Amino acid sequence: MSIPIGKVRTRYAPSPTGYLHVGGAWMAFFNWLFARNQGGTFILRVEDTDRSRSTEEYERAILEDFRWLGIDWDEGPDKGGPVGPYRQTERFHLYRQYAQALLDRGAAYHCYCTLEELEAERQRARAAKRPYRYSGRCRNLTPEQRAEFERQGRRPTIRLRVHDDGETIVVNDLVRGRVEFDPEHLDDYIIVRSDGSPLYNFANVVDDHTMAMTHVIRGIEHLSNTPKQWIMYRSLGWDPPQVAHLSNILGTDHKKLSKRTGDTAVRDYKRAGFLPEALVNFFALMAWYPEENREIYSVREMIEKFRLEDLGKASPVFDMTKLTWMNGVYMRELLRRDPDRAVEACLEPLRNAGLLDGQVTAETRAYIRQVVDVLGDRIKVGRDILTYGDFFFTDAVTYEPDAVKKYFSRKDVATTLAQLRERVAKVDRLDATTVESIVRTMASELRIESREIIHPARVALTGKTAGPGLFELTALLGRDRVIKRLDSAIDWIRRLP
RNA sequence: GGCCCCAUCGUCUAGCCCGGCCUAGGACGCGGCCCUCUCAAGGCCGAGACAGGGGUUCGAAUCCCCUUGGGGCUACCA
Repeated sequence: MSIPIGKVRTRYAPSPTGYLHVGGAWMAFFNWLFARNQGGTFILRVEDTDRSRSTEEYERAILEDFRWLGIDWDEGPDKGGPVGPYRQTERFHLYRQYAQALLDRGAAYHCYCTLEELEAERQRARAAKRPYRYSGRCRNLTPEQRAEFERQGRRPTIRLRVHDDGETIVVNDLVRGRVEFDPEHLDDYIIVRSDGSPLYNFANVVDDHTMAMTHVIRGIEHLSNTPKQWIMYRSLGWDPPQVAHLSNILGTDHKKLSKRTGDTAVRDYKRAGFLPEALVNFFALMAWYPEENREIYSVREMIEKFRLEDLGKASPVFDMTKLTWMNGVYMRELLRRDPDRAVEACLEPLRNAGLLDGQVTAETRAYIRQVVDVLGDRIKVGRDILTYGDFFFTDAVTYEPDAVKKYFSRKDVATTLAQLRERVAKVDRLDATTVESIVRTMASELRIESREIIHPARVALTGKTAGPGLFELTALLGRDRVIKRLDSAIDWIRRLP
């Protein structure tokens, strides 16, 4: 086991009970950024002690989502490392060992109180309107008393003896500053269940120490737990890591981020066609602004500029609208530099909409590439290929009610479209310039505005009022499809009451 | 209930630590105009905030206190 002295080590510890949550990814991102900025090590540790809800499937999915985000780890369950294993269920021997150490030095003790007895204590405290603290009944049991409880078949838990010297516990939080806790409000808490399994506050301390973590960036919900953990560090004779507590991301309703106000899994964003670099850039802007008056940063820049002290304390709201804008910025960049990746982001949405199935052939890919070119910067997120260009993938064009009302209601529309159809039928190759000249000359011959042809034609071809330029989309659709769609539209309009 | 954290435009935030440069800056979104075959993008313009109250000070968004409002911990959850 070799861990470089003085090197920063951070970690993220997901529970494999679901897909990677954006809140978790956000938290992991800052741990990762800090480690990378410091030339340190970033570790993934799987907290799978909740055996009923944890699955290997989720663990794999979480690692996959991290990879997709571009957040890599130096040590973890899949690749091992000097302080493994990296799954808590595989570290029980360590928890047992340190629980015993605590017991041996009298810093912890067996507690034989039953759930019912504890509940009764709690009730009494509530009835008397006193803050509840464990009574400490089992603090100083004699061997005889213990033997008696054992005889009764009671299985003990292990409690940590909170120091009763009354000394204030100081947490020097890297983002919040000095926070003081009066141990008066703490009580001896359970670190090992009666079935022998470790509780979070215990396993966490053992893991963070044995894994040699130097800095722990975690959610604000852990700040109140910190003094308890500090006591344990002291009891074990260990130095605690540096900590930084970040407020949690909120939904637009200012409540904890939930499905109600938007997608919560990183995977959902991937499926919708968001770009990992945009997501990560967006993450950074919640609680951290590298510098004034700028919001677009490459990962490289973020790593360079990251400073723990610059992290904000308030709870940010996850603003989907801004994320979408930011994704658009990256998408536009991709359209110029690496259109194939833009195409990639459109694949999932197309599949989910049932407009694409099976293996994507090179030919299909090339076609999608053309669609993406035509749609251009209208695609802010992969799924926009559907909102603006579904008609490129299906002949079943449905006319939007508003579009019908606006452009199909005029008397002579069918005639105009029929005219256009005839003129289109006369050429054998349709390209954008050809269509444009057809439309323009037709307009001047009929002494009407080009838009009087363009708008109805767009609806006929796409079903929509908004979308790419008519000439470009017509060219991509090709003569045959255009004629067919013009025919059906004319037919459709003539059947109107 | 007890303890802890937080509080600048609707949202992300700069400024706050080290009071005056702040008639509080930027971005998203919103409104208007321009460009234009529609939409998107782009350009220009605009509306929009220091939670409230007390102090301290010549002077407070910045320091202190209280209140209010959010959030968290208080489990044999993580």
